[in-house]
Amino acid sequence: MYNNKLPTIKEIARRLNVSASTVSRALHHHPSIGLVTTMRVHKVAQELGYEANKTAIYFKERKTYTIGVIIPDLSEPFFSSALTGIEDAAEASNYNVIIGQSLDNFEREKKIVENMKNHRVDGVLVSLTKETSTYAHFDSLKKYNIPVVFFDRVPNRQDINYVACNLVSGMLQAITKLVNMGHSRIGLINGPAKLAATLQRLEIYIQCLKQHHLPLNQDIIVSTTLAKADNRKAIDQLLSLNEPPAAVIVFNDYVLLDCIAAVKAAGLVVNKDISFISFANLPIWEYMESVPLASIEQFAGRQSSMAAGFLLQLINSAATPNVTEPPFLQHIIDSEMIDYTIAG
Amino acid sequence: MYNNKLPTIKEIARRLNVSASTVSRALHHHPSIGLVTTMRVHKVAQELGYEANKTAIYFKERKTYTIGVIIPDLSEPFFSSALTGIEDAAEASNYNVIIGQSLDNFEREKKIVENMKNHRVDGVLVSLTKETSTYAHFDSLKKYNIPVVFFDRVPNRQDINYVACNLVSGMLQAITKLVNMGHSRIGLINGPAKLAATLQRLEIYIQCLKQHHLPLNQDIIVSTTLAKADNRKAIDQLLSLNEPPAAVIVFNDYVLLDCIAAVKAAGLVVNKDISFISFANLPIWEYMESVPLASIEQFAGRQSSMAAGFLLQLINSAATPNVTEPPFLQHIIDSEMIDYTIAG
DNA sequence: TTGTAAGCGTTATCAC
DNA sequence: GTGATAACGCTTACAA
Repeated sequence: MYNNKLPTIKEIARRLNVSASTVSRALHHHPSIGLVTTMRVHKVAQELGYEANKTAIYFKERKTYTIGVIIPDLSEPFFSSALTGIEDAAEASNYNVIIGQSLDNFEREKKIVENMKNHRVDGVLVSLTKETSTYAHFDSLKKYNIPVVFFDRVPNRQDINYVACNLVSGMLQAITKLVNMGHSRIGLINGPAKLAATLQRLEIYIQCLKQHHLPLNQDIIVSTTLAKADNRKAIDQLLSLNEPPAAVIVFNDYVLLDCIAAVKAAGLVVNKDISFISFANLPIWEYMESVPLASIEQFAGRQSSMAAGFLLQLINSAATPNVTEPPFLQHIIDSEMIDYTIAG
Repeated sequence: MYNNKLPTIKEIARRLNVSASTVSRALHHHPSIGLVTTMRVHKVAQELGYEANKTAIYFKERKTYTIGVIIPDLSEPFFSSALTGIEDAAEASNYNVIIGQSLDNFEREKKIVENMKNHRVDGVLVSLTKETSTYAHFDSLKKYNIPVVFFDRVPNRQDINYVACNLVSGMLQAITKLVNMGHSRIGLINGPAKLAATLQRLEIYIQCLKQHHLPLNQDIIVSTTLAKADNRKAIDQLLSLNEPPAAVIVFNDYVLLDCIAAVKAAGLVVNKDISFISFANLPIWEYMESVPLASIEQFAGRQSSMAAGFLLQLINSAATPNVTEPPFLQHIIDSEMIDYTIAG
């Protein structure tokens, strides 16, 4: 019943009274092997249902054809789409994907990195935890020549590889729209300071206000850790101002969902009493009534598959070390994006 | 720069003028190794930053400590939650998870199975494609002693292991509620015939109608392939009847989203002109206005982590073949579920 | 207490 | 054309 003995090259060799190397070569259609032998080998292989044990080959090659993906949370559509993108790219190159969910927990992130190192993945793609502010655990991968590419939630540093979005033009369009509608008091609900995206949003926000000759008011700039309760606190803080902002730029669509709930709870009406612009472009807006004026797509799938492509490139360039070409860092800032207007 | 030479057991042995086996044993705190030697080994290991190459160990053990998960589409929250559940269960047992998205494409499913076989995963969890109606590709895993557990989208057969939901009580509650509200004309939008869930829903539907002494009308039972356009067609068909059903049981929340859109497009109002009951309990209902009267949770995470636990059990029982205990099949029908009422 | 050797499945190198 | 051998990194009888 327990037919534990899978056919191996040796077994085929034994049956045909040839050597294992001959079988190996025959199976690969090596030109130096005679046609008859090759055919006989293939015949027996067929009969036995032989299939090469890739784990042996990978072990020998010191490769696993596996990339590790570390993301905060798969139940966020953004990350599951990202994973889809990665899987597509990986599959096209015959790579496997193993996943680790950090659940926005730094210790878990560290543990996952450790595990992936143990499994000797060929490379790692990371979208950081909200909590992550040190990167030693990733540096440890260097020793193993395991390249790392960050995407979307990237650290605020330059000595790393990352893929992120350029949100400038989209945000400028969105703010222009608000201004044209007569709004001048435009607030910002930003994310945690550790994320590069947070600084980025603030910078663009300031830049856009400047272009429209609008004043910069610190009282309508708040931030959230992205936790649900904190999102509520952030929007409530704005709503409780003597003069609440007429429009708010929100860190992302998930934060916005909570903002909308808070607005409703306060008896106000979205797009009448207050308007929003957000980032992510969730597929569900299409089915909802209270929607942002614009939700700026960050192309989870596109971003992540670019990151995956880049990672695979790094893996291959590490495999064939070219002395003339030093290991390079690259920051891909994807600037093609759409300002997907939903309502307004 | 390319420090390809990672520390190995041999290297440590060389430095200490001991044998590799001594090092191996010392690292595992084997009692037969002297305390001094053990300490010296650990010291050098530490200095070199030695970490065991698990791929070598796994290769030797003929295990990969990896389970493969094949699901239709990660962007469906149901499946991403399922994956989360699986990952949790796997991680607790120090297993890795590699994923494959079939994208509801039979050929892809076959290819993924092939790939997982090549990677010698220790077991496979599957939620089937809409298209899948033959199972030979899974049978091929038997030869490699790779156990398979189906979950949620399980084949309509008994000679397999699976984990699925028992929806009877939830659906009965839901229908009772509709009846109590005065509805007697309750329709059904069912899924593709290949899925066990489809048959299941039909059976329960009939059973519930019977319990309430309601007539069974074929004209208000329609089905969809689950494709968006087809969902629309199904609901439109019901709406265009002379006497449309007052309430409809819908295959799942994704189908329902499209139904709701169609209802609105027809100028009708959900929960006034027509009501719905559905399966899945999407997290987004909380943020929406047009919602089902009840959305019956199928516990993606729970179902899938049960499946994962079961699979791990199978893996372990295969590893220690107990002749007295034949390889067993099991059908886990999870009957604990909630009828999560959202509106009404 | 430690060393030797064989083995996991495959391929590359060298020899005949 | 084909075979023997070594090697990938590690574990484990069996010897000493």
